[in-house]
Amino acid sequence: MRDGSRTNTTTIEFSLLGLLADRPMHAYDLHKELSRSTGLGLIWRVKQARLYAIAADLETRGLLGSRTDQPGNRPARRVFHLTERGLAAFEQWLTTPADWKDMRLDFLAKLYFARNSGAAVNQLLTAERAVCAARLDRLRSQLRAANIGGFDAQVYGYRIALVEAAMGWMEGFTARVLSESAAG
Amino acid sequence: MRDGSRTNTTTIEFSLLGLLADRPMHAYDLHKELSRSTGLGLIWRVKQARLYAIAADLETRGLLGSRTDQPGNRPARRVFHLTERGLAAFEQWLTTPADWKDMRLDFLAKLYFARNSGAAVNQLLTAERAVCAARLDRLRSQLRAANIGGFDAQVYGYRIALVEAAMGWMEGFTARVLSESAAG
DNA sequence: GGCCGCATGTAATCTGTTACATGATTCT
DNA sequence: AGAATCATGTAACAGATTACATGCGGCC
Repeated sequence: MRDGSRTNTTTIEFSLLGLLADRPMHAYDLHKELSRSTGLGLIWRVKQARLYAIAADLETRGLLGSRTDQPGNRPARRVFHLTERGLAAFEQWLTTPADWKDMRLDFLAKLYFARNSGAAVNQLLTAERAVCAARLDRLRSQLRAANIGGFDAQVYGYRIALVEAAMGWMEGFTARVLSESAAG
Repeated sequence: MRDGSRTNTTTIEFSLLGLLADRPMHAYDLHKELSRSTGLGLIWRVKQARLYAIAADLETRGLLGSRTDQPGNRPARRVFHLTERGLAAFEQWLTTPADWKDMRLDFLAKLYFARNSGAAVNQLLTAERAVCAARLDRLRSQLRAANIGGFDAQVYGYRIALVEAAMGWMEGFTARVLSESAAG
């Protein structure tokens, strides 16, 4: 996980940083935010217990800090906020394209946080299209090396079809972003 | 896992059954089979220790049996074979379409085992296309309900693009299978 | 009074990976 | 003699889920 092999976890970690970059929140609210059936909640679901564990871990790693506050006579809560190191880590993550296998989660999460800046979205799309183009090249050469009509060729064909679809989607998105920024 | 929620594992289990339906094998050979960079080895990788554990589990569940044999003076080995219940379970799995989220692994594995029978491949493709069509319907109605141009709409657009690509691939495949069976 | 929502976590469990232990044979 | 391959597993750990424990305040 530390080496990024398990991106599922790191996507969640960075998304927590991203949410806290907006405003400090306690774990309960973070969980509610991620459980809505819209926005980030649309692309995955984090279990409450897990979220507490991740937030604690991020704090020991110095990416988050926390303060306990006691609003009125309601239960005490631990409000997390982003540290400078946390912000730096988040921004680094945000501008790095995702592996193909992590597009669905990691790339869409990045897009979520970039969505209010046309320039950032455009930069992300460009970088991610390059990742996909590279994968497409590799898959196509593997397809050429495979037995025509055999199982392997079908597998490569399937993968190529999916990557091409993602590319097409990104191209459409890019065109829309560009026309918007030209109009705006 | 027992309820099928973790299809990653069950795909591997059923693939072991499928390999053993062909001929009895010992765990070491099964692992080699799955580690080649072609066929099933193309779609995933099982760790050796894990494979031993899964085979043992399948045996306690009565889907596999085993005999120890001692060829010449080489190390003893435990040769697994499919039981009747194992065969029934495998055939049941083979003819059931995979969830969309499991297509890459589960559906391609089924296709691998069906690949020598045009009829079986055709049946699988038909069933899986229905699964994808249903998902497409749901995604399209979710897209209509989403805020046009917003993040949610982009997520749905991405998913729709991928499912459409898989559908297109399956349609091409189906056409090929049909023309082959007409010619052969 | 009882249930739901707020709010935090721990403990037990499950799944899977990495590393290791063992020992024979065959290849160099 | 030493390395690689055959062949089996166990043990320790890491990652994640489920279940549980706790307790307050407000609503019906």
